[in-house]
Amino acid sequence: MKTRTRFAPSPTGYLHVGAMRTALFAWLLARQDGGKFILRLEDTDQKREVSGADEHIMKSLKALGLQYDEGPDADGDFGPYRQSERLEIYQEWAKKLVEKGRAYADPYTSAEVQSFREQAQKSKKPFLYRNHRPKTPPTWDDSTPLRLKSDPKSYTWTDAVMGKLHSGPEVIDDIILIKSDGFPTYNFAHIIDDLLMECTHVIRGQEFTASTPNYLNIYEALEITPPILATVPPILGPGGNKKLSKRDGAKDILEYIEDGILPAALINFIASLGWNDGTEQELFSVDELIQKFSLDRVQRSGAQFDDRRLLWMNGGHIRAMDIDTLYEKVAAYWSASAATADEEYKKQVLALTQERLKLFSELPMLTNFFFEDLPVDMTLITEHKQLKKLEQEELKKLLSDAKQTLDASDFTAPDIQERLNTLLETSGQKPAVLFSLIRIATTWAPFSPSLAETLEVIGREKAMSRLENSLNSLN
RNA sequence: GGUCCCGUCGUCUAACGGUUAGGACACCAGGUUCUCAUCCUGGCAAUAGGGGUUCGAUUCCCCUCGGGAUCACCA
Repeated sequence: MKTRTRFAPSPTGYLHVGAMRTALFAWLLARQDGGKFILRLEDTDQKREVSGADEHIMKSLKALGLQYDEGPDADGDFGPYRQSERLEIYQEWAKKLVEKGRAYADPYTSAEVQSFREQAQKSKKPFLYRNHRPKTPPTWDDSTPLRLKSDPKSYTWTDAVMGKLHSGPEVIDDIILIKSDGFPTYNFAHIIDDLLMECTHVIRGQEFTASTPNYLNIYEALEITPPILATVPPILGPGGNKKLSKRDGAKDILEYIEDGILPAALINFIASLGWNDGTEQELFSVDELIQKFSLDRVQRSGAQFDDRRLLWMNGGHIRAMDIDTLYEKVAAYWSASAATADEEYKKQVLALTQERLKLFSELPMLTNFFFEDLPVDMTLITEHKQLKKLEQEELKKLLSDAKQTLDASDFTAPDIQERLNTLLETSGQKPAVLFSLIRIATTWAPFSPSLAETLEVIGREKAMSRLENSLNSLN
């Protein structure tokens, strides 16, 4: 049987890295054997639902390239893929449990249940609803919650990531299956949906391990076999002692992409946060991940999110790209002054910038001097560790010599380099002085690619006029 | 507090019970005729603690400590 995995978020906010990781792992698994990846929206809590969150999540998955084969806005024979549109289905399955005597209507008000809970707390005992299970429950009529009539027992089960897990009967309780508003709880709905949608794996965060024994109890009551269960540890914030939250920078996935993190890099990074293939490879393409990923090599403990590592990976992925692909990806990031530049010129600039580009949003800062004359900034000279030692007159002399030398060049990088090397000898200057001076005088940027290549791309006309201008500024 | 899970450099991690405990990020130093970056070389840096079992423990067991999860008509 082919793998069928699902990502089942509740539309209560944007997609963050923690959720993205469970989606990614599920997606990788499905892609491994040509199975299906399903998006199911778990919108059973009307109070918490945020409007537009569903669209945002779908947009995020698409931006990442984690395409789902079935979902609210995709094909699929197992729909609808929004739980709010499946209410009758849950009712139907709930009725089966009632008929079997494995579910009953909860006769208490929430205030009454709350007082049971407080009693238990006062006597320092864990609260179990089943200790208050009514002898003769009323007929379930949709106005009261429906509870599981649980069968308390010990469980040992195997989690695809965590390994063997145990629990005792004390954690089994009569949990709510259908709320009094007619909506199912997550606890019930996900089991029914996974069954009907024929999901082979359930991948989710560790917040669900504690309730897994109760789910096992439901599976038994339903007389169905649970799918493969996999618990993924949380992604931790800086400090490493709490789950990454909005406060410490759990950004919207789309924000990373807008900043110019490549989806492939983000995927590589998130996958590596808690998974490795046992070799020393760090950079993986998406295809390699599909090929190599396995749940049994997923880490059992939480991992801190370190965006320096993400940045490094992004640089790695950028450098591995061919120039035409990179050119397409950065299209939206050029500085305004690049708008009128032609494609060939921009590609040349990009080729020189590729190895120092770590984040697309830095592209303007890295390349603006190729497209516009930057204002003269004398501090680049007066604070330069070599140049600041020279007199104004010496600088002018050097610069005008350089201008003459360059004027004779055909402005190809090798020729420029050769002529500047000659000037180096005749002037008796160190490269650190001569090259720095020319570089600054032709760019007025704090840093740039190497001199000869930069000059070639900038071209004779612009280079000469900037040199002239800089020479005048030295007075 | 009860229950469950986890614990290797600052961070992400590797290591059939036998390795000088490896790699990567970050950081520091040097090199690549100039800045920034890339690349290369070197450096710093870890098995939470204590008991066992064993010829031998990062690895298996127990205790302690630390961290996390959960105890909802939220998912």
